[in-house]
Formats: sequence, C-alpha cells, structure tokens
Amino acid sequence: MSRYNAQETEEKWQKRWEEAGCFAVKEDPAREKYYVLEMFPYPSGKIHMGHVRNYTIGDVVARYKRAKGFNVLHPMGWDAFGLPAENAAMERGVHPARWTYENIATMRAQLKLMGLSLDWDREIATCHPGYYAQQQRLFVDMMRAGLVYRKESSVNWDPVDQTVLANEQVIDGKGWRSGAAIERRKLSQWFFKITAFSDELLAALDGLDRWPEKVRLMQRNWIGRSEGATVQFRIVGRDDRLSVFTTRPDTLFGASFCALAANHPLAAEVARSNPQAADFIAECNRLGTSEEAIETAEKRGIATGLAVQHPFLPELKLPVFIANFVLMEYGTGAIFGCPAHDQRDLDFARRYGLAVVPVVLPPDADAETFEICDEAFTGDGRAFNSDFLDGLEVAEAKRAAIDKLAAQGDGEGKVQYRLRDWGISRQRYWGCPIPVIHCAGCGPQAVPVADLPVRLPEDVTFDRPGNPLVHHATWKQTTCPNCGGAAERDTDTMDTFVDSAWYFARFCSPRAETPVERDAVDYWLPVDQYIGGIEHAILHLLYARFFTRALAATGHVGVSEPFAGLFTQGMVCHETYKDAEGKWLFPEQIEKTTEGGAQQLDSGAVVTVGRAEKMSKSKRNVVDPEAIISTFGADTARWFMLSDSPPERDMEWTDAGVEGAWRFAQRLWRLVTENLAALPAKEAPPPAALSTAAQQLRRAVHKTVAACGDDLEQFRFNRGVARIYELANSLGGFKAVAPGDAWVLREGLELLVRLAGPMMPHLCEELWTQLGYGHFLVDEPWPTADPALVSDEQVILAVQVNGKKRATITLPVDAEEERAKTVALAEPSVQRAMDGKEARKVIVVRNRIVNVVV
RNA sequence: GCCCCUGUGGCGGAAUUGGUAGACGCGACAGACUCAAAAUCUGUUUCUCGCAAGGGAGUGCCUGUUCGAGUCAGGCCAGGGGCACCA
Repeated sequence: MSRYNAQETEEKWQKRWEEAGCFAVKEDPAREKYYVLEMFPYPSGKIHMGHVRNYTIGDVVARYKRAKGFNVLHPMGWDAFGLPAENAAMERGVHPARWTYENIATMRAQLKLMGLSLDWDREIATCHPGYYAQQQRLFVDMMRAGLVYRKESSVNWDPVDQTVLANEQVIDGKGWRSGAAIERRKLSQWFFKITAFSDELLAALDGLDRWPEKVRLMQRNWIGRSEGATVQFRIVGRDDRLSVFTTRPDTLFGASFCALAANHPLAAEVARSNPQAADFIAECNRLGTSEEAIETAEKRGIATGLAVQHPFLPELKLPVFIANFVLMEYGTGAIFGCPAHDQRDLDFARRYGLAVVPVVLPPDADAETFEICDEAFTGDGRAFNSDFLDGLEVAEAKRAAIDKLAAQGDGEGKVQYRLRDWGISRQRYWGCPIPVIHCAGCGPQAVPVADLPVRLPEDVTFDRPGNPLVHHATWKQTTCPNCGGAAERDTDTMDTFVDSAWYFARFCSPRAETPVERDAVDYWLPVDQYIGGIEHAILHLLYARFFTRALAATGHVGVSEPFAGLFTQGMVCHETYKDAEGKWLFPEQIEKTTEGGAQQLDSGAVVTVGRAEKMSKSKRNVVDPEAIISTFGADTARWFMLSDSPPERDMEWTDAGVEGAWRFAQRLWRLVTENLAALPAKEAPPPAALSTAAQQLRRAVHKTVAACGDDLEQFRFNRGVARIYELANSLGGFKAVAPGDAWVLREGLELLVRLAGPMMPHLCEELWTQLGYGHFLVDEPWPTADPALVSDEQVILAVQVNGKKRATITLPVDAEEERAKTVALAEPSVQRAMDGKEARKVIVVRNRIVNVVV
C-alpha cells in the first residue's frame, strides 16, 4: 500500500507553480477579471490559525474562479506599521524596521508553505517608502481637495502608549491596545473629513448586496443618521442665541429646561463668574467619557442662572443648566429637555423639581387623566397641550413645528449624524510621516510632491517615552516651501488604519511612481471578493469606503465602493486547559485520558478542560500552523479548515478533526493510485453501452459536479466537502467488472480530483499527473456536469397519511399524479394507517410526496 | 437600555427554501485482517417500547397558520454579538 508523502509533494508543486509563474497576472481587457483579496496580515511574528483559515478560504475562491476562466488577481502584502514594532524596540532594543522585516520574512515563508495561489510579484509592505511615499501624496491631494483639515481638539490620550486614539479605538473608556483609562487632552490634530460623505456612505450600503446584512447594519448604526431640527433659543437678557438639536420638535410645548455640555463654550463663559459651575465642569471632565459608572451615573447638573425664551410661548422662560449627560461631540452640545417624553430628561426633571408636561397622548389614553410617573412616554400618539399642534400625529407634528420654527427664523430641519471626522495624527515613530511643514509665518504647508517621500529617519532611539521624531536632533528641521524660512516638520505619523484604507488599490500597480495607475485600477477595481474577520466590520471597512470616495474625488479611481463582495469568516477556537493552580497549559503539554478528561503529559497531574474559545496566546490554547503543516501537510490543514463548520461561523480546531482530514487525503491518494492500472488510457473513447451500476455511478458523479460548483459559488465549503466525501465513497465502493466500467471509473476519479483541486491543490495536482496529464491541474477549466445525467430517472416519494410518513414508493421522474396516487394507496402500510376509511383528499407534490387525508 | 443573530443526535453540522429530519465528518460500539499493535476494511450508532415484525416520541419552550412546519406568524426562555448618556 503506497502512502502519500505530503511534504515532498507539496514542496514539488509549490516550486513548479512558481517556476511556471502560474499565478502572476496582468491586465487583459479581453478577459473578465476577478479580484480576490484577503485582509492582509500584520507582521506580528508568525502566522496563526486565523490566518490559515482566512487564506484558505480566499485561495479556494481564487483557484475556483481561475478555473472558471476569470483573470484572477490574488495578491498579498503586509500591514507593517504599528505599535508592536515600537514596543519590541523599547523592550529588546531591536529597530522597528528590522523587527518588522524579519517577521515578514518568517511569515512569507510560512504562507508559501500553504500553497496559496498568490501573485507574489505584487507583494507590498506599508512600511516601505515606496508605499508610504504614495500615501503621503494622497494626503497632499486630499489636502488640496479640502478633505483634510487641522483642528485644535480634545483628544483621547492613552497615558501608557503615550498617544492619541480615535474615538473608535476607545472601548469602554479604555485604550483598545493598552487597556489604560483614557484622559482628555487638547492637541492640534489632522482630520480626514469622513463626515463629508456621511449620507453617501450610508445610502450606498443599500447597494452592497454581497455584504453580510450584519455588517451593513453595524455601519448604519455607526453612521447614525437622525432627522430632526435645530432650534435657536433666544437667551433672556442677551443678544446671542442657544442652538439646540432635537429629533422631537413635536414635543417643544413640553420643554421645561435646556442643558449644556460641560465643555460647551457658554458653560465655560458661565464658569468664569460662577465657581460652583466651574467645579461641576471640572468634575465632569475628570470623569470624562471614561467611567463605566456612566451606566449607573445619576443625571446631574447645575443651574447657570441663564434662561431662554420658548420659541412658541414667548412668556415661558426655560432655565439653562450644565448637565453631565449632554455630549459636546453630538449635535450642538446643548439640548432642550422634555421630561414627559424622554427618560433622561425625566430623571433630571424629577431630581431638580422641574415641570413635567405631557404633550403626546398615547392612542388609548384619555387626555384628562393621562399622567407621567416614573416612565417617560416615547411612543407614537397625538399631540395635545400643544396649541397649533394639537391633534396631529407625531410625524405630522414634527413637520408642522419645523415649518413654524423656520417661518419665525427660530430654527430649521436638520439631519444629524453620529459619525465624526477621523483624527489621524499619532505621536508615534513607526508610521507614515504626515507630509506637512509648519512655518511660523505661513502656517502649515504641504510638502511639495517633488520632495516626497518624507522618510522616517533610521537613527532613532526608544530609551524614553514619547515620540522619537520629536527627540531626533535634526529630522524635523527644514525650510518652508512657501517662504523659504526656517520651519519644522510635523512630527506626527498617520493612524495605521490609513495604510490599510487604500492598499487594495495599490495592489493593482504596486510599483507605480504614482499612488495608482488609472488603467490598472479601472480594470481591477472594485475588489470582487474581500474576505476577513468580523472585527473589522466597522473601522477598517468604513475607512476604506471613505478613502475610495476620496480617491475618486481626487481623480485616482473611477469607483466609489472598494469591495463589491465581502465575506466575514468566523474565528478558530480551541479547548482551554488549566492545571491545579489555575495556570493555562498549552495543548502539547497535555494528553487526553480514556475517560474523556485530560492530564499533564510529564507529571500526569490533573488538568481542567475548559470550553473552546478563540485561540489566544494569553490562554495558551493555540496550535502552531507550521507544526501542523510539517506533520500532515498544508492540504490536510486546508481540508480540515473547510470541513464541518460553515466558514462564517466559529470553528473548533481538534486533533481528531485534523486526523480525519489526514485520513481522507490518504484515502484519496489510494483511491486514485490503486485503481490506475485498471483504468483505460485518458483519451479512450466512451463505451457504447454501460452496466446499470456504471450508469448509476455516472449520475452520482455528474450530480456532484453540479452541486459542488454551487457550493463553492455560495461559500458553502463544508457542504462541498461532504459531497466530495460522498463521491469518494461511491467511487471506492464501485467494482469495475463489466466492459465500460473502467472508463466510468476513470471519469469519476478525474472529476473527483478536479473538484477537490481548489481545496487540496498539491495532492490533486499530483494525482492529475498520475492520471496521465502533462499540463497543470490549475490550468484545467472547471468541470461542467452533463445535464442529462444530473437528474434521476426514478425518484423515491414519501407517502404520508394525515401528515405522518407511512411508506415510500419508487416512481419514474415526473410520473402522473393519478399514477402516484394509485401506487401510494396500494401500499399495505398506507392501507393499514387508513384503517378502512375513505381518502377525503390526496395531495400529490410531483417527485416529492403524497399525502393522504382521511 | 436599544438593535441584531443563533438554538437540530454524544459532538461539528446537512436538510433541494413549506414536502422522507439527522447527509457528510468526528467520536463510540461490534466484527474482519494480525502472534500482537498500528494502519486499513465491513457493519451499527436520535431517543424509546419490542425477541422480531412493527409502534410511539422527537429540531430550546408555548400557541397558531397549513393536507403537511426544523423551515412561516405571535409570545416566552437560553446563548452570542454590536451600539450605548446620540438629545
């Protein structure tokens, strides 16, 4: 019995594919293109199982589409800027560039072991000057297009990483990397005007029909569009006005106060002459948004002494508070409170003894007796206690109120978004330098394109906290491009999310002297299929969508959406193990006991087995892909990744599963090689007549061909895998005895190999050669099923009596209803179940079922 | 708190989209080969009553629609995820 040697075979075919340049592509207007992209990895050191899953899925798609005749672009690169490189520099004294490039070399070698159909000639690393030079150029273009601006702003300062974080990078008031409590600081920052596209980014989601609904929903919520109005309240005794945003202008007659955010300009003004207000503001800033206590925090405030005039009731003066629950970042940083119809406002009103006037009557309530107690009424109803709005439905009342406000010059309809502009300045070394020069006389100036790139200096040290670019002796000293006087470079680098916001476009012409080449992006973009983790559902994908619009606005691309199709794969999980002290153990430190428990391999000490969780270094429940590949081969790892679990769901990595995949690889090898001697030559003509068994086998084979293609098309790899198992079972059980049987067996084996090719490429390529072919399997077109063989001649129908299955009958396909009925009623078990009664009705569903109702 | 998703054997999961529930794999059990083991092969494997033939129950729970519900509707329960003082 010959055994398949995965290591030898995989190395052989990887080398041959590379030598033949199988996966190198170029634009070819005569052919239809297909751009498959997996989210590129951060070069953290070694690849992990999450990468293996991601790139296996992408590779199956790429190989399948290639076989379908598409001109497939399938590139790979490195998201190479980022904090871990600087941390390594601080901890171990290795330069970030060296650390990064060494990791890239390691990981590239590991990826090559997987046998991915990548065009390695297009490899890019975002930390390479050839890449970030072009990114700087895009920044300058965006500056000219008015999509970049500088703003003094209160930022999220991470005291551990000593850097500024975007709002999106602050999770529960803590830094997304360091976990440190975030402080507020004022700094001058560069911003991308993502909000210029708020409405477009929202509306275009409807057209992304090959994106998961879940991701679209998350983006919708993130952009957070709400329709309402701004109201300009007159401030009593002053000339200026207080601007407020509301989604409920229909409840204006229920207003009983206004409230300002702690950092509202008017609050600051009040604080200058009001020490209690100043104290309160200081307290709010200390808490910031960073306290979990927000959840339980009481609605508190302090009176400013100011009052505003109600726009519809000039006699009514509303007190103005500074309140801890009003956010400066949303709307205008000020609200009017309508306690009867907003829970927060109600809590606040109860605390400070403010009026609660209901102005929306629930459909089943009585205007005389309706009262608000502890719960605000936020539902629909009709306006009452509201003068000219009385009797109107909420939607009508909103419109009427806005019209009146507008007519009086006291307000207008307004659409508000939750989305905020993207602050990209980072006080970090290992990132793309912001190509700006600060001149005392001329202000900030873009670096002229001829002077790009602004290169990172290599002679930097990490022996003190803060940004090495600031500490560098000479790097920042330069001259103003406008006046020629002495000036300083911007010492900030860009958020690394910028690097990944356009890399898919760079892959189209990775060595171009411009950011992109129009011919190339016009041919390749958009990405037809993007594949990655759900954790990027909001940030990365939204930034890439914004950047594509910015690239279009600056004339670099002709599309507005980067990714026509998106697939988000699930995580790779593994059981966790703990010793008696509660310390985590690696899978290779334990062995399973026969009772289903586990013990330590060296000591036999007891091990607690925990449920499967996402593989993570901290829990030590990791399996090294390289170890798996060197033991079982890449094909086995790939096959297991695709088996069992649907790709969008989390999967559990188990030894038993890998061994199962390994067994199948061996079985496939034997199935083909052990039958080779009995097969006719590959060009042998089909036999004139076939045995019944051979005919049945052919049907099974062609049905699998048809179904398997559908499965790959729809990302249902686990189902495709199951069908291939079934086909292998049928072929394995087939004994060629009659003339023509061997021909059918050859046909079946060849098709089996072709179907499994995208999933186990090395093994199948080898078997293809063994079957006598001289060309690459990867150059073989995807098989098509013979339509005549995809449907059966006979079909088995279930027979139900009153909805319960009592028998099955075999009929020719598309048999007459009458015939089905007669055959069904003749079944003894059906007769028995009918218990001598007449059939009241017989329902026949062609080729499916007969249901007898008695 | 708001929004979304998911619940099927011991386990991962199939089920032609309202038509034979449990494909395929893992695990387990039995057998064959072997001096023995590994590897491989052949069976069995939702639960339950029964020696069997054959019944009964069954897709988180409860109601409903239908000749027929894992699939549709309403209401619960459980688990997971996203957002979160957003006016």
